[in-house]
Amino acid sequence: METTIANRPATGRTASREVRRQQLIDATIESIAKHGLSATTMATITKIARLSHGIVNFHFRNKETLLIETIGYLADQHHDLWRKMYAKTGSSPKEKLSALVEADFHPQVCNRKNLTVWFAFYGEQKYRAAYRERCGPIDSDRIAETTQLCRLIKEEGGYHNVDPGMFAQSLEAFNDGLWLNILLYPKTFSRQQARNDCFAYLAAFFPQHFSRPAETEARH
Amino acid sequence: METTIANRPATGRTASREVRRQQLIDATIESIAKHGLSATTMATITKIARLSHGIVNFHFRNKETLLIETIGYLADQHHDLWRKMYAKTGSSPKEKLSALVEADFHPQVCNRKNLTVWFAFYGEQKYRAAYRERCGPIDSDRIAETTQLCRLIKEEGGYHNVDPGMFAQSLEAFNDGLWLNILLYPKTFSRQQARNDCFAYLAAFFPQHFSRPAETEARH
Amino acid sequence: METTIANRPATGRTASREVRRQQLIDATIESIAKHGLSATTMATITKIARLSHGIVNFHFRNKETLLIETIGYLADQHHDLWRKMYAKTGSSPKEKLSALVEADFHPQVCNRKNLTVWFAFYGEQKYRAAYRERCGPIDSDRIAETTQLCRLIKEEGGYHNVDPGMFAQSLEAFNDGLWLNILLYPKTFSRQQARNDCFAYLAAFFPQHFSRPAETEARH
Amino acid sequence: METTIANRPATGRTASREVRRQQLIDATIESIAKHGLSATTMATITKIARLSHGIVNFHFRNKETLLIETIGYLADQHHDLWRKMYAKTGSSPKEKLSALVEADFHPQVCNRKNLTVWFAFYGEQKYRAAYRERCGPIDSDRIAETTQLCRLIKEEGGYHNVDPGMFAQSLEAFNDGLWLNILLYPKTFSRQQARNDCFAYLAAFFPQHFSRPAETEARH
DNA sequence: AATGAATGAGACTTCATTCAT
DNA sequence: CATGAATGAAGTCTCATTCAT
Repeated sequence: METTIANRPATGRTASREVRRQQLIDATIESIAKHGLSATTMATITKIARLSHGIVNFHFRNKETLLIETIGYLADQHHDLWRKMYAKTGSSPKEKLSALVEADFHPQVCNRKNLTVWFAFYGEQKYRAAYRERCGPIDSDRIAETTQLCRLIKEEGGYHNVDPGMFAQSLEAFNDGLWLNILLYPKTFSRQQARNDCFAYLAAFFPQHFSRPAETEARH
Repeated sequence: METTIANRPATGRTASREVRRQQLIDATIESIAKHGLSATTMATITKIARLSHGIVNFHFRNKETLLIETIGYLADQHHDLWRKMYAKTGSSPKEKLSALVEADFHPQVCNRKNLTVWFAFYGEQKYRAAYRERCGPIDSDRIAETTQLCRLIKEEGGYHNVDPGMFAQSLEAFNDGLWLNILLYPKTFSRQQARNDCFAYLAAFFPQHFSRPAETEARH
Repeated sequence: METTIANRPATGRTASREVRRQQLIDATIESIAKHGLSATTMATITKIARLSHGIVNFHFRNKETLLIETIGYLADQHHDLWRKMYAKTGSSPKEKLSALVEADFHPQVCNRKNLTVWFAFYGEQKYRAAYRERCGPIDSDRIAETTQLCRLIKEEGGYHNVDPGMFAQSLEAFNDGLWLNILLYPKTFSRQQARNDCFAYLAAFFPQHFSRPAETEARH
Repeated sequence: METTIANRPATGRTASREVRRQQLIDATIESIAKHGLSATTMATITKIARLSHGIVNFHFRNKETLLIETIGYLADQHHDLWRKMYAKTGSSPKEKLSALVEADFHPQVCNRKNLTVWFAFYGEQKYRAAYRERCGPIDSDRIAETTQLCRLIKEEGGYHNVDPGMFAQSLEAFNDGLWLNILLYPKTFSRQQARNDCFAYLAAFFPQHFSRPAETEARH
């Protein structure tokens, strides 16, 4: 019988390093989602994790390190998701690009809790640099992939008026903006609607490959 | 001879209420841009304003009020700008919509200092609600205007596949996303490039009205 | 009528800078004497000073600065005392050297409270460097003075076997050792006895100038 | 074949009680010398000893006990040294007193590491009492011995102006002061110079028995 | 109106000690 | 015997707010 880390008790006195670290990262996400970044203290985090606050200094160097590991975890999670969905799909550039977009608006990534954390870090001067350092390569990897797909689609469709690199970046920006508006105006922007906006964007530039999605619900 | 507020000394003991308030709001913007929101204290603000510590509580109820007035000021400034540029332009929907986009990327609004402040507030749970309350109507006003312009353009061009309301909102989201990327990756995203992305977006949906802007400079 | 700082109220809400600083330094000495350096906290200090602990950060940068200013104050106080007593005495080298020794064992300097503080700083690695920086020049000044006096006395008495510089330094060391023993074994070492030991030391080296002091009390 | 404690491995899991205790005491001395008393924590000690965090409470009741055992160990070491050197020398009082002084400035006792520890304890209120209790008898024993030697020397030389008990104590104080100055001003006070100062002191009071040592090096 | 000394709640961090393994 | 995860008290420092002047 195999004993995995996950089988270990999560709350015992001597849980493994990884279990505790993840427990604290999860609690940090929870706390930022609930109270916001500035109101997230060692106390709110450790209360959610049901641990004493001294433990953070044991598993992470200090609060700042914990926070950076937290945003890094989200970036990794996002990366893992699109890589996984990417692998599951067909091999045509169109299908792959679709998978990328679907991943961006998958509930595992694009949910209120996660978005709150993303924009909390984007908003804080001192975490933006840390974000770039920790997550910049992940972002670059995804944009490079998107660029390559756009290049192939452009060739297939003979689209003249699209620069693949520029287009990939603007697609990224569009995603970010949609995320922000889901966060800011949840009543107006649904995840589903945002996804559709993205495909409409693709349809406008690559009309032979993508078609404008049907309206599923009216906007308010 | 008339004595306007602007003529009054900015730092004298008899500066009027409004001058002092604006002085503090300016200093708050400056401080958030320089130190970030979480590191912006009454001390950093009053030091920049070259005023004493205790004065804020005289002109504003408390720190939170000052911060909300600050984000409100930025929203007003943005609103004033596009209204002004809007008035200066021709009367065709195309020209008016162009003016709106130009305003969004005008240096007076879209500069590093302001963007830092915008996203600082977007990132903070407790300020998002205040933002919606204070700036929601301003945003709605602009979107309603955009919607109306899109409707006219749609009729003029006979574009079938565009829902004006939905399009206006996605244009807003695109703008937000471009702003964020200018802030996060200034080396990759320039204001000029972002503006061009916006017009390319319009050209993709309204090809008879807008043409894809010429590339002024290659992206890195 | 003259209003001096001392006339200001020591406990009013807005006492002058100097009054508050001295109040905190006095409380620090009191606390170290009572609890020891390692048990001296912001709380013990501010409780003695009957002030809130936030005030330390206002008048001193932090705790360390307050502690260094405290040992500096003691060094200054010692220096002022011997300079004053030095001025009051006759002009012969013998009288001046006597005044220096008397100052070292004057109750204003050589009392339990002060000695506790001196040796607390001597004992702490990290304060020894600060001590040397802040008080080294004061010590050097005194030793230079002593050296000069010994030189004159040596010439007057024709003492061959004394090197003035070396002698001055060993006299300093003797003083320090006597201070330490007053602190460690107060029942055996009295201030008076220590002073007499010093004069006996001088009498042994400069027999024509100094005579062995009469025993005033038997040792235990 | 005999297995002595010294032959046992110093770090193996089966190291005897005494070896572990000494290992921890040595590490404590090392840590105080390196970091100072206040910065010496269980962590710094166990890291130097290359042992785990929890082991101290197994071999000593708590941190305070370990510290007191440490200063006691130094006092014992000093005592052992002068007893050993005392035994090796001739039987005349002069030779014996000389041996005592030589022991005080022997590198095994009078080195930077040990002095740092001595004065760390002298400086701390709460350890002074423990010191008196643990080391007072050792100090008294040495002073009693010194007193007896001075008495014999006084009789031999017919010195009238010396009280043996008082002289022994002042000699102790002189030693302490020299130690402190070696610690505080190592560039000015060398161990060799301090030793010479001591013999000069003896020569001044007991001129027939001791002669002023030749200057080996000029002071700075 | 304005200043800046003063307060005190609350945040982060350190660290001796405990204890399951 | 030994390890190292975990606790929680206690310390330092920050900072919004108050208030005498």
